[in-house]
Amino acid sequence: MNDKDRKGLHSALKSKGLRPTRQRTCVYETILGKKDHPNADEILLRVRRNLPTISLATVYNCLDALVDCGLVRQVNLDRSPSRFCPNLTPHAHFKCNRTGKIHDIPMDPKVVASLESSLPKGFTAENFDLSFIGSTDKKNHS
Amino acid sequence: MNDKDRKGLHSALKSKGLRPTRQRTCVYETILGKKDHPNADEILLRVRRNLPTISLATVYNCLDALVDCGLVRQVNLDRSPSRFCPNLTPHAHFKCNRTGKIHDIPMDPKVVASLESSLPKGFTAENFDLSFIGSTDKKNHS
DNA sequence: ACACAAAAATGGAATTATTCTAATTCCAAA
DNA sequence: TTTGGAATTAGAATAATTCCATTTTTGTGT
Repeated sequence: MNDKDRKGLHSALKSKGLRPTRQRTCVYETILGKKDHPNADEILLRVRRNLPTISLATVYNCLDALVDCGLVRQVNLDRSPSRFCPNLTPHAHFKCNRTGKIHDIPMDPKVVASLESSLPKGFTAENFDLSFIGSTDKKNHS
Repeated sequence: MNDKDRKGLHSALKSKGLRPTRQRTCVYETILGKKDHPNADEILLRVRRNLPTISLATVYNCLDALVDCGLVRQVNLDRSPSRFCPNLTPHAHFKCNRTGKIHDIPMDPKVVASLESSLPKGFTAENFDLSFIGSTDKKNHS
């Protein structure tokens, strides 16, 4: 984890009155480290390479804290276990039903704007979630 | 339930090799009857007014069948229990965090097209899910 | 350094939506 | 009317997540 990320973590936690504990730092580091979309179990496995005794409950606590601070996004697709992703830019998700992989789909600000403006009067969105299900070309190894 | 809906149910089930049983018909009727977004428990309660002995497992089975046939949409917001909705037109969902209510948001075909065309080359979507979280005016009683 | 209080971590139990299973019942066709 | 597959049923099983009670850690003031 670089200095910028570490600073971001500390200040984001502080702004919510939370402390940068070893566990939180390590969970954050782990999520930053590999840009896939791991669920809590998978994160537990990865974090344990550095903190062999950390518990699943703590991983959940840390993830909650990170999501609350806006450092990490929680991705819920269908009814499958929550996945976590450090990509904070506006983006959608694409689940390939051939490979099962989740892909980040960057979103043009214009499309985002058209989405938000498609809301009827009286509705004000704080947030939105967009996901696609479909298939990807064989070529796509991203 | 009117004749058109009944016909639609029968043919949609038949096309998947399924039978229009009393339970399936009643679950479908119930979902059509009130255009909110009930979950399986709530649907069980409503269906039992007509079929007092139906079980929750059967409600789940029926819902599965209806979703498989494309007669009903399954709506997953966050990690809350699945909700079910008979609105088959392209639409998004809006969850008001003041009232907890779910609203259908009709979608302009142009916006839908712009969404689908925002996918990178190599990605082909069969389906998408769009949901908003935010708040509604006091006026909104829909 | 030291003690204290608050925050966080921990393991295991509890919860809850959903699925599975095995037994029964229903229904359509022969 | 028998028969076989499909559907229903109740209850057990599963799995993700949350809760709880206890212990550990951390930051602060002395």
